[in-house]
Amino acid sequence: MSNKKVTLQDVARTANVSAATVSRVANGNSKVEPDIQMRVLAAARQLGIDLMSSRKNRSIAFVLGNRDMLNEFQSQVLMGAESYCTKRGWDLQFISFVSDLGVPAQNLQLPEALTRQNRTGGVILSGTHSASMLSALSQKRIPFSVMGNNIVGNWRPEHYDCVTTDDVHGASEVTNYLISQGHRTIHFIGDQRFPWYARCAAGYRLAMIDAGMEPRFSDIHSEDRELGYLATKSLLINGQRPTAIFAGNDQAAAGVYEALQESGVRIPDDVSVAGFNDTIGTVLHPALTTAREFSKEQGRHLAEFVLRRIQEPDQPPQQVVIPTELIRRDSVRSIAASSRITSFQKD
Amino acid sequence: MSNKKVTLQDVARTANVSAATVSRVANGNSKVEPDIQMRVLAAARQLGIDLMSSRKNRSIAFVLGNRDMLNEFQSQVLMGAESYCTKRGWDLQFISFVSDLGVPAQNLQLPEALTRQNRTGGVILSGTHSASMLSALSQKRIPFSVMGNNIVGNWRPEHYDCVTTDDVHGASEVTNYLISQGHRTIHFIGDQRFPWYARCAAGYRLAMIDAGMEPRFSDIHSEDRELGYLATKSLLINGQRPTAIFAGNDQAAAGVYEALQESGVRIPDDVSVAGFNDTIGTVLHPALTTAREFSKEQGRHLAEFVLRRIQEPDQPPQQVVIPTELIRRDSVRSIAASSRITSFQKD
DNA sequence: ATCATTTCGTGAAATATTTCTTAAATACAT
DNA sequence: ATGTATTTAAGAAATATTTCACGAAATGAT
Repeated sequence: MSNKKVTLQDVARTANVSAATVSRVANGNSKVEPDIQMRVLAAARQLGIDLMSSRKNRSIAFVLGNRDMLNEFQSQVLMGAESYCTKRGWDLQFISFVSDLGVPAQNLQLPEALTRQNRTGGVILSGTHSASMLSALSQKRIPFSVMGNNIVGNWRPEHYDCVTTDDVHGASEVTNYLISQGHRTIHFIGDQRFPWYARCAAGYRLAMIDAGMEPRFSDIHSEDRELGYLATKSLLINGQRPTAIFAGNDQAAAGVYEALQESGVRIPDDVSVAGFNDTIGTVLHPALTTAREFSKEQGRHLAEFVLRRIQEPDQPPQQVVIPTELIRRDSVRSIAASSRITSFQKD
Repeated sequence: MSNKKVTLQDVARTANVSAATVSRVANGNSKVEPDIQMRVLAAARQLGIDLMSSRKNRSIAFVLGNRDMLNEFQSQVLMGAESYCTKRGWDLQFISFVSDLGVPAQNLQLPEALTRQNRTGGVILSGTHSASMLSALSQKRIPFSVMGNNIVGNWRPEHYDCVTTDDVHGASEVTNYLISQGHRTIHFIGDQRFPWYARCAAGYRLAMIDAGMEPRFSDIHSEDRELGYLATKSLLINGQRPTAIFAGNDQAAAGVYEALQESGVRIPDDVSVAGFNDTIGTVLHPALTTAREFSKEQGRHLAEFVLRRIQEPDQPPQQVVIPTELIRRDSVRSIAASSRITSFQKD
């Protein structure tokens, strides 16, 4: 190609700007007026040079929001993103970022790596972030993609490059499975102030109502293991005996197990339990029925989206919804045939 | 500071080399002869400029070796390293690297990010790596620090900047605890072809012999959960009934749980179980007695070591050994008094 | 309204990095 | 030994990036 001979200087001359400005455009520096950027890109096209190829800074940041560790799920997302980036010759920088989820966009202090002069070319938002984070990145015109499941606050997924697990549908699927196994009194455990539990609850509610049954929710405010433990204890203390408990994630299910086992309630003989996200299902005993999320796939998509956004800033935002897979294990028992001894023995 | 006015050009003049060479030294490019590098560094010192501060490429790579995911332990190491780097203004790039552990150094294909022109300033080796990997990095004079516990092959920790968990001592501690609880027949489960299991086994053996008891090892070749399951099954089938089982890590302990629970053996009533590395101890039921590793701390040290190596390449290598902490939970029962007779009979 | 102050985007100049070339050193074949 | 590739490291030159200073626009104070 004749690309070899075309320099940023040439582009600058053609576009009637300085070499500095061309460099800024090539590296995705957002402090360039859109019309000037356009002029530069047009000049580059005209000269048949791919600005991307001359750019030095080929790295994107994986920003894990508000977590003090990568759980198995996040770790797979990271691995998936890393693999995709590495194959395309991009580096993936890991950043852990803790923020006040309530703070408005203009007061949000972004990580230094995203704001400094020679910042990363793009960002992947994973973990829990506030809607302010999305606004802040948009305002600064930093290309990014976002994992849609854990965003707190008001936002419109269709405005962003967004990858989402279809947890609503997945939760319906889990609920329908419980129903198909003959369960009628099914309790959902989750703190609906958190969007991930809330969507799970929504899927559960839908399935229950569709089946003509009454959805029942816990009202404990906590998270994960502790939530599962407290909510289950509370059920038991109030003398409620559902035949099945659906916990909004596997960690919460572990808490449910703990409370049940502590009280001598057998799983699944006395109560069936289902979880969500398939992280620790095989470690628990009995092995937990849950819904698997395709986390590596999500990471791959996130990387794909942000790289596309960097290369083609003007394309409309893309979304993808990734389904879940119901994983049947030992924590759910069929009670449809509780009158029939045969199926009991099979179990 | 007067640093502001001193440029690489000035250093170049003083050191009698070209500006290009000074830039190469500043960025840790290894293709500079040591004596020239020395001259440049001396000149920089003389002019009172910190080459580090003018360097552009302030990123190091966290290379996770031969893992298809970050487990909780690795994830904490990563978080610890990230936190330290970010505070010092360095970026941390995440790379997953799978290699044939048997291949010699000269045939080892390093990740592109570590070998290209503008490569990362240093490397943290975490996960499982071969000794060849260490040699390859040394040969290419790439600064690095290494997590010492999972290196396969012959190597000398004292030649490298190395952070190690004192798993040998930790395993002794766990064993001594079991002994102190009255256990006499304690089986160790681990595949000693893997160095992490091997060191754990060594600590176990030491403690057993010190206490005048006979160490007993499993000879199943497998890993983690499957290893624990198979080795325990094999014990049960052979009619061996230890009063305690010590699994080389928590994942293996989960397999031990599975096999025992499947066979109706109660934990800890019939058999006590201990694990190692405290990753899933609270998820299991009963909660697992294990040894905690200070993984975040390890990550911090790894980052500290590699940054020091970058800044002061001529310092002697440093090592640190991080102790473990015995975590007593419900999976171990004292048989000192009540159950002594039973356990003797079983033996 | 007017003037000061700040913010922001740009180009020129300063600076750093990379490519390309060259020279020396090493390996290899005759 | 001699000549010919091959490899390596350094400098010169080409190229890219960043700093700095300036002016325009926006904001704030009076």
